[in-house]
Amino acid sequence: MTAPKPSLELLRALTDENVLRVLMAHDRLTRAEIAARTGISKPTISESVQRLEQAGLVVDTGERTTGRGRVGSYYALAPHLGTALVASITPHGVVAEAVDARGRTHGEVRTALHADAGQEAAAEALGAAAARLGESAGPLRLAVVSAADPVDRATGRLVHLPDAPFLVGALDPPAVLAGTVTGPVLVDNDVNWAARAEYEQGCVQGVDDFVYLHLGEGLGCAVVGDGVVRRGHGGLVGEVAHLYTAGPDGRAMAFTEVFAALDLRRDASTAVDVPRLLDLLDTSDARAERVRLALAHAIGGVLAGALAFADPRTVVLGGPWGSHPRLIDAIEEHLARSPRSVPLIAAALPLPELTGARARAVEELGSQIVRSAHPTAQW
Amino acid sequence: MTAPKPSLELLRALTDENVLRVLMAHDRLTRAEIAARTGISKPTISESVQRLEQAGLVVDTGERTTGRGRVGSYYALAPHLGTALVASITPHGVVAEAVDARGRTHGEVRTALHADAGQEAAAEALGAAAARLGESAGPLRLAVVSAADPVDRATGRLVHLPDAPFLVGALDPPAVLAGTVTGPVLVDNDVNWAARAEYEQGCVQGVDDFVYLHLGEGLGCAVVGDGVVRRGHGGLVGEVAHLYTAGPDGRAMAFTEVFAALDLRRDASTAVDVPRLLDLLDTSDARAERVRLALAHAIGGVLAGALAFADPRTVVLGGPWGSHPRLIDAIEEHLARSPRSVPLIAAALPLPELTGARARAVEELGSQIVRSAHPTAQW
DNA sequence: TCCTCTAGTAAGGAGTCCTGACTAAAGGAG
DNA sequence: CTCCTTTAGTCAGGACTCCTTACTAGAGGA
Repeated sequence: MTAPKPSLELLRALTDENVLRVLMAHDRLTRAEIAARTGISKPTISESVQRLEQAGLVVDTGERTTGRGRVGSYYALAPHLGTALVASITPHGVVAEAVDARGRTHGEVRTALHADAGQEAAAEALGAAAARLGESAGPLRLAVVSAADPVDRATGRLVHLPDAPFLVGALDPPAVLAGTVTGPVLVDNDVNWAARAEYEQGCVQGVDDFVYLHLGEGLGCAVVGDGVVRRGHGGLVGEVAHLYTAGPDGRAMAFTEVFAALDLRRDASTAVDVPRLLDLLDTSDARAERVRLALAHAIGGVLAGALAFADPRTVVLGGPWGSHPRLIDAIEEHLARSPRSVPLIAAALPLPELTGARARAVEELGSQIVRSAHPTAQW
Repeated sequence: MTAPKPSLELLRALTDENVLRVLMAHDRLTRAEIAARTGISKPTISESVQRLEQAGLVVDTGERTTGRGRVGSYYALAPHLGTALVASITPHGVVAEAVDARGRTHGEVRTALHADAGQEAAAEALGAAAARLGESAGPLRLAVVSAADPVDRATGRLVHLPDAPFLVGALDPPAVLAGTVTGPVLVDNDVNWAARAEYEQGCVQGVDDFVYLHLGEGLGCAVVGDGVVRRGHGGLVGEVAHLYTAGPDGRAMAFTEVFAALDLRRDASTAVDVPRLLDLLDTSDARAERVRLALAHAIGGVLAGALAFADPRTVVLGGPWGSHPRLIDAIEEHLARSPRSVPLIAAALPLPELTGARARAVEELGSQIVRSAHPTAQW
């Protein structure tokens, strides 16, 4: 609807963006190579490279081509363009790393937390990791944070919903990182980042509409629609704890209560007792079989909700017990008897939430660099 | 990620797009006015207008300015640019009209169908309406069709889901219109178009995330996420018939079966008996009260699903019985006792599906015209 | 020693947009 | 009736961007 205003500045900005983007993908290129890859003429590329070198966004690496013909100079993104902080916060600890616009990791800090360490410990670990990475890897221009709890879309703060386990605790990542990160702090929950990872380099590449159901201590879900993780108004898409489903006795109850009814909750908590559950999944007696059936029925209800509101091409099952083969078998059997069905896949990527968050960080850092070359151009 | 290649052709295309867009919004303007509104200089606009007049996209209307100063010529979009067919197909009949790129309606054809007239009758009515409008309103460059049944996203054909009433019947609008409409035929179900209408000119303007629940003979729903109607992989987002919810006895059952359990289905059909239901909503005895409670509980379950998978800012209730005040009251009471809640609004627009489809048609026609000015430019 | 091949530069041209001055013509003031 | 004001549109010139073509510089191979 809104066509940008034509201007010569726009053209220049577009040329520069082409150059920067191709350098983000290829770490060192001669001007001739840039011209070939972008399809833009050599003289134009030469001007753009000169302009960007002047602006400090691109540098002559000093390396030269070898082989026949005139020696060429390799150019690359300037090294001091800054990095992005990528952090994952789970009940077990904080993992943080810095990535640059090329997607290279520049350091990693792991801080273990013992269970129920409290939010102060998590905040401190995050802040300390950021400080260390900021020193070693250069200025942190933005941060992308994954948290094992629902995240408020507007503020980036963690939210405690009723009857949901609050794994990481009250935490305000933008506030914690305000001092060490100069730019925006993007926070989302781990399941959403994991879904992004599976979409970009996992088991559902090319599938623009899918649902990722995470089954662990908490119950979470991510909805990818038209190739983008959907967050809804408050960022609470995927909070399936209160979805109505079928309980073990056939009565309608909230999904989270199924685990209470099956005696699969940790003491004095609303968190799922994962070791116990895994144990049951591996057992073959009649009681274990009943539990499997009850779980399949309950999860079938959740999937009916997913079908109704997200119409996925595929459902990805992840989390500590979500990808258990016997569980998937049981759910598939249940779905086969349902009026509508959907293919199931087990998630496969290791540390998917970090992978997804990293991809977002690289993307955002790239956009920031492109924008910084032409602050006034908008299109 | 993909920056367009800079070129002078791109600039020219952008100028032309600015001119065309402003003429779509303002039906007649002098070149000076176009320059003022777009912010582009007068000489550049003059060139563009000349180019577009040459191409036949813009015409000198012959009208001249009055008042002080030199007389100016008013230009407008060429009248023969074609129109778009907008059609709504319901069990009661077919309503069709033609709209031009300015959003003006150029004719309307209403064809009543008696209930269960069959798909041949509907197809014939649609085809006949298109033929008539094509003759009277000029060539139909595209069509936007609303149907009161689920629509397959890939093919545009209507889909019959198990246990859902098939109101309009097997119908393949793209095939029916292939002869009379030269361009694409966009088909979607009426609830999705209604949601778009409420978003653009109804009760949820500016709300980027909401859910529209349509309660009539069929049970449907639309999900708007980040300002766009979400359709999912197959176009079946919003098909809530098989969502698990609570039945009158508290047992988990599919939403559609609640109406069977409450004896609120039409004979030999899975369609809701709307007159009977409205009657009960207006009655005050104990039995009616029990039905209201049961409906509120069941719909509460559907809304729990919406909260889990769409996280709407607001829920819009529409359809013949969806916006009944006593029903809304009952649902609100139920939600107040639930762990999570959401504001409810009654839908208000008349013929919302036609309004939404019309908006899409105008948008698409505009894009087609813009593209036709520069077929090779891509950005 | 000469030829070939390649990165980068120069020159010139076409095209786009802009500014500022100019022209044409209508309405109002005196 | 004449002159002034006001406005739409054009003209001329300039700045700038991209492109094509031709050229230069310099390394490796014959």
